[in-house]
Amino acid sequence: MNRDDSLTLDNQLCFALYACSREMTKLYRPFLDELELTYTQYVALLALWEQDDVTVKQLGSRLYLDSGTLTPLLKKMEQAQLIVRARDAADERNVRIRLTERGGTLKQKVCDAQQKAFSRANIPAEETKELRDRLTRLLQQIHQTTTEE
Amino acid sequence: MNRDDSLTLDNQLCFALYACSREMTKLYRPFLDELELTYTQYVALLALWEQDDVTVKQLGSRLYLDSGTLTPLLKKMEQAQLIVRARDAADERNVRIRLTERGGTLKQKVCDAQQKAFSRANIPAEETKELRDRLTRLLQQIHQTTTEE
DNA sequence: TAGAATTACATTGTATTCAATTTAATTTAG
DNA sequence: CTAAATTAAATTGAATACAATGTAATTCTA
Repeated sequence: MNRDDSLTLDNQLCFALYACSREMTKLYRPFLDELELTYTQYVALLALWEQDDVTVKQLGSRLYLDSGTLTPLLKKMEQAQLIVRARDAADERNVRIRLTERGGTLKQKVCDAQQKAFSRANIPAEETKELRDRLTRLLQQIHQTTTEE
Repeated sequence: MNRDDSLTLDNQLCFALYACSREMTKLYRPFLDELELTYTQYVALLALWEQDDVTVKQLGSRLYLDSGTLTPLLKKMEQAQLIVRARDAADERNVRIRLTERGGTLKQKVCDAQQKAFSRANIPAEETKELRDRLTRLLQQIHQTTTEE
């Protein structure tokens, strides 16, 4: 197999990731629509349920997103009364994000939505664990590369 | 582990996919920038190098993208003289996409770019094959689910 | 065969993503 | 202590994605 023959769509890990990620989002969409959540709002909530009262910077670090994406997202989530945004009195540069009661109590419904999405596609939870861990390692490997000077 | 405890970011296959796909795109970006290609243009070219002279519909089916994404993308690729768009005389509903000479000859440079991206992140080509195939199977499984009525 | 249904593409509107720049606050150095 | 450097968010502009709708061409069907 020469260099040219290997340059096919099905040979590209990046394309498998790109297409699979988008299809996964489409799988979630109808269940998230019922909760009036976008996919990005969903992952932001996942992060906040794990650690509440974080700065935009910290949230971005967890989600691999920057303020250009997060600022408008978080403003919409505040309008939807999922979170509250407030400048940190101790360091006015920081904006702290806190879940509202509504944002907190949505967790159980989102958990149900996630299970429905997976069962709809017949994705066995166990079978995905290794795949998930492998992707997480690859993610960190790439991220380390792209954030080196 | 109850239902709530499993609802963490690191437990979500969807998040691993979402974050990993975006980081992979960032890894490619500097190399594609040199060729004045966006990531989506890159995957469109990969598809066209495999099969040239296809309709927008066929290309969308291959890339899992619809005309809402492809029409503006292909117009820009036409402006950049990578492709030509033309209505099919036999069925005026179809728009056929053909590579230009410039679009065709870019293949070798893109091949080099792809290798540079992978070597920069120390991703061994062999090690990724299984991961890629696994993702492709998952992609098809989800796609089949979401395209059922 | 004429109207209905379907198909392919284009358009519109909403929501990201991200690089690059700007602004304001804080920290560091001289 | 004060100017320079750094940091955190916000803003801006370009390029996607995708659902929903519109339009024109083709096919189906009564």
